[in-house]
Amino acid sequence: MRVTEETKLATRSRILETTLGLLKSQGFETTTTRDIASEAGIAAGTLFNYFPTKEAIVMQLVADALDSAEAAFEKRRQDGASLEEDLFLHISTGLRQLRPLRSFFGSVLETGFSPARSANPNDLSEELRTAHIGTVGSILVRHGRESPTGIELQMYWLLYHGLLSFWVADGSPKQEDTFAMLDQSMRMFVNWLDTNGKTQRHNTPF
Amino acid sequence: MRVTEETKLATRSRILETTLGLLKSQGFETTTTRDIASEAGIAAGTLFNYFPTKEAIVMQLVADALDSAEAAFEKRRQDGASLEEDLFLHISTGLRQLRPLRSFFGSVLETGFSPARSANPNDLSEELRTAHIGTVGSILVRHGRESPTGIELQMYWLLYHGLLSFWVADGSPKQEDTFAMLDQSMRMFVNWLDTNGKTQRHNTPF
DNA sequence: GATATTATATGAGCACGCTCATTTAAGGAA
DNA sequence: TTCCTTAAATGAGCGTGCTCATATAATATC
Repeated sequence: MRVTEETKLATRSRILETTLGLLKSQGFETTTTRDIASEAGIAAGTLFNYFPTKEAIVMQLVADALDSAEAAFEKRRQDGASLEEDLFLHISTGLRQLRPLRSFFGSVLETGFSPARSANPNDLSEELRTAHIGTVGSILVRHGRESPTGIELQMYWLLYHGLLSFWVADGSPKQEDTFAMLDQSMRMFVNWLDTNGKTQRHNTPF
Repeated sequence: MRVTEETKLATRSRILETTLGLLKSQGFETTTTRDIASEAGIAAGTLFNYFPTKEAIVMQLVADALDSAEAAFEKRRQDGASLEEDLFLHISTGLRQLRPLRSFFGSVLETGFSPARSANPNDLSEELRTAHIGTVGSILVRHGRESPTGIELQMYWLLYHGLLSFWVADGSPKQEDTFAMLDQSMRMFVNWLDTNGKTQRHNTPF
């Protein structure tokens, strides 16, 4: 059974669309891989020729959304904005694109967005992180700063991860609380960047 | 079949000890609930008379560790310490107690430590959060500040959650990287508290 | 003691994500 | 056309976390 590349791409797209629809209406836990396969018109096992796990399908949906968010940010940004405003806009644009995925985004948060660097540098989450961080770097440069150092990136990602995690469980009507947190976080981060450097270290207790 | 309260408590303890041992040697995924049950000397189904889910067992182990960490912190703290140092010590004492659980701690991180408030206020994670936050409040008061407001607590928990998440995946030999992040985080947080305008010092130094 | 009551223990069984030996069919060689 | 090769599709089957109808035994009542 040899199938054209075209057919395979079409099947892959059908899986992604089907999954998105089912997850939106039923959530992550109640949508089974058998559901997805049957609605995509393939056998249960065939699904796993296209994606290694159920989570990987969700991760692809997330990666697509965030990919288009990077472009959307470049269009939306204003030249007069402050550093905090640009960082705020960057993240909030991502959240806007992720909005339809919010109800099941939690299923990939911990595996895909961990604040420590992933063990597997070839997967989607690392690409996504690199793209996001790259934009952050260019924002900083645009505001007359050096490219961020390792620990600065780690601190940024820690905050970003925390915000995503907050957003997922945010019970306020339109997630206003998350945006308040985002505002404060970016203010806090920029201030930390500025006052950083004249720091003394604690001894680690081990 | 009526069994004394004593027997039930003993069974419960056996489940917890057995689980801890198996998780340490095999990890979360490869330890099955059937393994736990059989090593604890009960039937597979009986396990779920004692804990609603596999994760709940882990959560109990975590809660016990963090509970003893609260007491350990009170003993370890020094009177001359700065606010940052006390906050650093509080969290690092928790990490020290959690150390043996690190390899499987990730399995309860997202459900038990979400930065947004839990929907279920009666479960272990809410107790744990309340205890931790209570200590944070008393630390702040001890350093001449008011009890933290809602958003201040949320920002704190966001950082704490992020640090735990970093720690779980920290690849550095003794998780030094986490302690460097912790140091920076507390510095950043305290600085934010000060410049935020929402916290007033009782005794400003001038 | 004998019997009834009932809290607890039990394990067969369910639905799940995922695997893998087998089947199917498209493209090449004759 | 006929056979061969092989990439992709298939679905029975595995081990999992967890449920639930049933079995069991400790206590209450007589």
